Amino acid sequence: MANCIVFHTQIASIMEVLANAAVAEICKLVDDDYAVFRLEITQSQKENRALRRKLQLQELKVSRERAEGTMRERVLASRPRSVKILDRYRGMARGDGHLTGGHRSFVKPAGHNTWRDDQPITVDEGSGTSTQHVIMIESADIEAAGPGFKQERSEGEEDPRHSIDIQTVATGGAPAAPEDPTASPAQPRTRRSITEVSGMLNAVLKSETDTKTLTVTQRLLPTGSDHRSDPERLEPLGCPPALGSEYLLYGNLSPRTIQSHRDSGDVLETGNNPSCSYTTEMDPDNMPLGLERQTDLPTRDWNRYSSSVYSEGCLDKKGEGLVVGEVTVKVEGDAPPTWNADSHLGDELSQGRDFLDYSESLETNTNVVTHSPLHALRHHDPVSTSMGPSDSHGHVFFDQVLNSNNRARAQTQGGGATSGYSKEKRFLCMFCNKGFSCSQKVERHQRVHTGEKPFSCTQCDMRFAQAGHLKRHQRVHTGEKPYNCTQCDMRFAQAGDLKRHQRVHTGEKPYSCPQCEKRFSERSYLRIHQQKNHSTL
DNA sequence: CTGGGGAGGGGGCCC
DNA sequence: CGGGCCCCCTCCCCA
Repeated sequence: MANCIVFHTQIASIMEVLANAAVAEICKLVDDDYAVFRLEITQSQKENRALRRKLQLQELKVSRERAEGTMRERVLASRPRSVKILDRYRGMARGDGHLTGGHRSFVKPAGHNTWRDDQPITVDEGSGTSTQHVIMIESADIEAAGPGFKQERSEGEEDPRHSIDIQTVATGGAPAAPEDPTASPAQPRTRRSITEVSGMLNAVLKSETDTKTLTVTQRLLPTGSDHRSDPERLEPLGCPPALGSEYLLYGNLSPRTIQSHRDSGDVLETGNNPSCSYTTEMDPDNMPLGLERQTDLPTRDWNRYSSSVYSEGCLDKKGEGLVVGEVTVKVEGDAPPTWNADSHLGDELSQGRDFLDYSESLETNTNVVTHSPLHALRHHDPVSTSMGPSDSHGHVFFDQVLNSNNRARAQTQGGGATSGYSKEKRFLCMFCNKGFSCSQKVERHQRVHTGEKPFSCTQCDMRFAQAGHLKRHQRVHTGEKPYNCTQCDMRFAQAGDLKRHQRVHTGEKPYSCPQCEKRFSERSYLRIHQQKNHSTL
């Protein structure tokens, strides 16, 4: 009996040893397979990234080519010796919005509410959502630009100076992007700097600032769940959190900007939080856009901007003006400035933006053509994601250019950027510094710069930056005309239409031509009359 | 030239 | 105080 017990004990010991050995073997196999699997995944991810980059760059190239075509058209349409900035959405419903404004946006893939780093980005060029920024600068301005400014047109890509190259830059390694001193390696950041420099911009820049550095730093909040099941229909997020409800701008901004924000706290966002960005540079020798992601992002999702091509430069062939629209601005000269927009994207929609940092930088860099900073900054797709306006990015410079000559906008904006900062209007537009009394207002306003149109019509492809505009637009489909003329049977969908119509009955013609005393019932008539008969704008 | 349709931007008010 | 909404003014386009 005792032997039997001993025997069983020995058997049990042997079994235990064998079991342990088997477990160890299994663990080893699992570890090995896991390692191999991880390696395969990593390789697949790399391949995917490479393919995505290739796709993006091809799309950028296509966009650029089309933009240049648009620029040529604008050259023909440009008016010399005039300064005019247009920001209009035109023609979508009529189907002629195709590239009229050169507005291209990267569209988030359908069915995704958040941008992921590894999501493909497509270029939406045919949506017709065209926000045009046209700058026609007087020849005197060009002359003042100095010898570095050459009049040229947009042939672009054959010219190495106009070629685009996007290359990877290590975190913080962008030459013109001051490294974030507190950026943590454990929180990888990607930088996108798509800059495009134009000769005319060069001129403008020289006239305003010799050296600017732009950085856009966005504090990133922890990834929240994307609670928007249908972002298309939802109102964008409103005001930022109270603590960060003001945009803190700092850096070597234009005098106006500095003054505007001198007492705004000057809190320098150090960008500790992870972010997603790209750094792109132009390398004429490497024209196929080689956008590489600089860091592998963690598993979080990023709400990416649609990298809408936002600025477009076109030089008047006659050298009398530069038309800057939405896509490209080119630079020619010995030492053209280079845009380097360092944007740290990846805000969390569910929590909004804390604040943004800006500084501007222009570095001298020959043979560099970059996209407008607004390019790089407009990453969010207003169409398909209905992002909160807090996702909008842009660049001060462009609006410095825009606002400096935008009389029309100055009228409607009550003095423009310089009128903004006050206790009552302490919410500043990050693009133009215009002040607003409410963060919601400034976010709404910033869609002017970003082109974001979160409100889409369910019955057509129209999209709007304001909810009220969508509501008003939907009367087109419903046929609702709530505004009735009391003196006839006319009905109108808009109150302004009724008001304008009633001048038919009253005979009121409040707009008179100063040259010929002719009177008109609408200001636009007067303007057209002046253009045709008095050669005034 | 006139009138209407429709959209963009912004201010104000109410909850 | 923020969000939503309404309204106004303005502009462009077209018939």
